[in-house]
Amino acid sequence: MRIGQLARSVGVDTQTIRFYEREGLLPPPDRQDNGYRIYTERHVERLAFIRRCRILELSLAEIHELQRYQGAPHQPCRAINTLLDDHLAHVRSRITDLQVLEKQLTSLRASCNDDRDIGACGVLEGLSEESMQQ
Amino acid sequence: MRIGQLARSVGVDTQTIRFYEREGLLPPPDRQDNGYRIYTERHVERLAFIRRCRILELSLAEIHELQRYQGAPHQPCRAINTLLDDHLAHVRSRITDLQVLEKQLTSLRASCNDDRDIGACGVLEGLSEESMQQ
DNA sequence: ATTGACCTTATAGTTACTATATAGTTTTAA
DNA sequence: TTAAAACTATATAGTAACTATAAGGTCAAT
Repeated sequence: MRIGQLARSVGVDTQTIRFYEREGLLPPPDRQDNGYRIYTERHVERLAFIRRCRILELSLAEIHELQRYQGAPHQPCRAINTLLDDHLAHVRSRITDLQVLEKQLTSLRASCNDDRDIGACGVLEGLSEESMQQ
Repeated sequence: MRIGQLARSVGVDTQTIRFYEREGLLPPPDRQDNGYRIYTERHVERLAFIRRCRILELSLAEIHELQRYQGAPHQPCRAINTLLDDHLAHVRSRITDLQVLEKQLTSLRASCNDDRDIGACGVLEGLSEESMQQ
């Protein structure tokens, strides 16, 4: 199949597919005489794997690492679990950070109503106060 | 004061200060004869304002917008509140997304223990399954 | 013959810095 | 006094993961 069909069947842009190829995440496919890329079922699976990892917000570097592990199926899989644990820790820490942020923003927002002048805006005052350091 | 002292007093890098100047967030200061930038108290406040906004993860574009509002203190402040509401909505939506992610990752992680071969790794299998689409 | 849909490469833009290179200036210590 | 350390300046490239744009070649159908 050509790049457009691969793109549609996995749900990514053709540009992204070429980008993954350049980055070494997707093996370079054969070409037709006219230079068009020809993909196989194996490419579909490989790209779908990348897609699933990206949905989980794994980085391309992490995906690369996972692909290296896939090439050595008789090694112990601890490294894979560790990679996932690290990513999970990162996601959890980000959630915590954003929850703190949400509280700060909510409290800042509560310090103003819509019908003041900018010169008296509680939000702007809050942002201008030294107390709002961290 | 010179750039290094401004940087230390607000807690940003000197490079970042020059970057903000190029981006139009910080007004270009006067220069000494040798070309060194000379900052005043007003610059300290302006930079501290930017810093506080950045801690709340407002974008530079949003900070720019806030600065424009500051220049017109007799306009109604509704636009400022709207800007904050939009940002808050964005933060909340990101939290929700990450919480979904966290659940998916936790469940994927639970499908493996540390002492298998990569060929039997539950995590890798989970990532390779079509069911893990979205 | 030309329109439209597809494919190709190369290059630049996005965000908010951060790092590097190269060089001039000021301050401090020997 | 001189030499090193610390500071300043500019310019340019790198980061992450695409996304957009430009300029052009290919193919099927009208």
